[in-house]
Amino acid sequence: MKACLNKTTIIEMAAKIADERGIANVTLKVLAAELGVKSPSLYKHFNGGLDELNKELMLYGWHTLESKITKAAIGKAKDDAIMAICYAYRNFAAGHKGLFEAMQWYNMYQSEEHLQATQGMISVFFQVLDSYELNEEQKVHIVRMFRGFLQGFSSIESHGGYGNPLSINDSFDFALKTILNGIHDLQGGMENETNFERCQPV
Amino acid sequence: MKACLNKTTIIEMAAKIADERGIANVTLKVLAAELGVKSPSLYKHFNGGLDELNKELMLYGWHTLESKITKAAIGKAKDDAIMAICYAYRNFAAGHKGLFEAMQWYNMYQSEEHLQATQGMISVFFQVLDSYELNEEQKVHIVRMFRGFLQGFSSIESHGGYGNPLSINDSFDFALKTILNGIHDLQGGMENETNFERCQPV
DNA sequence: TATAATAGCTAATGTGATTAGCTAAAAAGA
DNA sequence: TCTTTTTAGCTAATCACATTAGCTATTATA
Repeated sequence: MKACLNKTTIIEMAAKIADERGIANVTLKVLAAELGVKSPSLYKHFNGGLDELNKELMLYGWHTLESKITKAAIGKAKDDAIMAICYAYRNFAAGHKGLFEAMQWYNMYQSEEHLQATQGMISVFFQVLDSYELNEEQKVHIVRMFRGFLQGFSSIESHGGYGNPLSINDSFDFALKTILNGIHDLQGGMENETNFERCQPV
Repeated sequence: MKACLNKTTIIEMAAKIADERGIANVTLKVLAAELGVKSPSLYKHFNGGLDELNKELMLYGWHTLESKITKAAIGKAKDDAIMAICYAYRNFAAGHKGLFEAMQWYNMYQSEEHLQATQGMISVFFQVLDSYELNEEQKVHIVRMFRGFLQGFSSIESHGGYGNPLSINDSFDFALKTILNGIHDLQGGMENETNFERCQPV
């Protein structure tokens, strides 16, 4: 066979198209053309068609992000580690607008797979938070807070939603430091024991 | 004419469909059927077809949210007002999953109109922040922080992205209080003058 | 009342996803 | 090596939905 395609090649091309030409161009037609193939051929690799492809693209994005975040946290601790993780997240979103958008397509795919996809990122957060004096419940709250903030902020920024001339970078930095300040206020004054069992998803 | 449709009726039906049957069902076909009309008829009201309709739906959503938020803040000040606004936002997102999702479709529509759509919400935030001892620059940062957090948190929650059994409500409350704590740390220690001119978008 | 505007309709077109069924290359087994 | 099976690609056909063109009857207006 000529093209020698496989899932990985196809997904990587889909990610490239999403980032370079916008997510609206992630169609079987464009994708096939870009790969030098006719669109029905893609069904040999993705039985579920476009839906399955989008799902795989989402998973690919989360896995990529996870690895960026993991690397960013290496050799850092506490606030430094948190800052590094958050910047890695935001940089990823800014550098992969299309892919990042594909990653938000939870709705189409039953949450189970998505929960697993985000698991890696969540684990990194937990590892860093383990060095704070926080109970398990607080850690879950904090991870949820960061997930929310990072996704929303990056998404708005990506879409040009922050119209003010004030530096977005400064805002991001300010927000992270404000949140970290808020977290510091929790420390010390809290008992660290809880009967709450940490579960994988957050 | 029989149906007596107009933009408002159509948009309201689109919002209803989005919320009840998911945003994927906001198609001219479904919408027309729901309105007792054939799909080409909708072009008499939306020259720009589905694209224009989606844009109007987005604007409708932001205007609705703005009014909810405005009402929520009435008679409240400082942290109470912020909390009320944030809860109003989250409740809106939870009660209008489809519409809320339509509101995020920045990308398709040039940002100008979207910037204006979010303006109302932003103004409410600023009004509340005016009673804090913060300079204009800090206020912009803070509004951006809340916008990011609210959008991300609500979006993840809506899509079932928080898989942990721990109460999401508690997490939301925790996050708001943590952020507010962080903001309190800023107060007093900051000079309030700046040459920064507040611009409408944030 | 006569005219113009318009909201609806049907029929036709276009684009992209998907399915069915064919074919030749590659792989596997004798 | 030769035969058989698998499979990745293809073409042709179908389907779904958006969109366009052009018709018609109702409403509004002079």
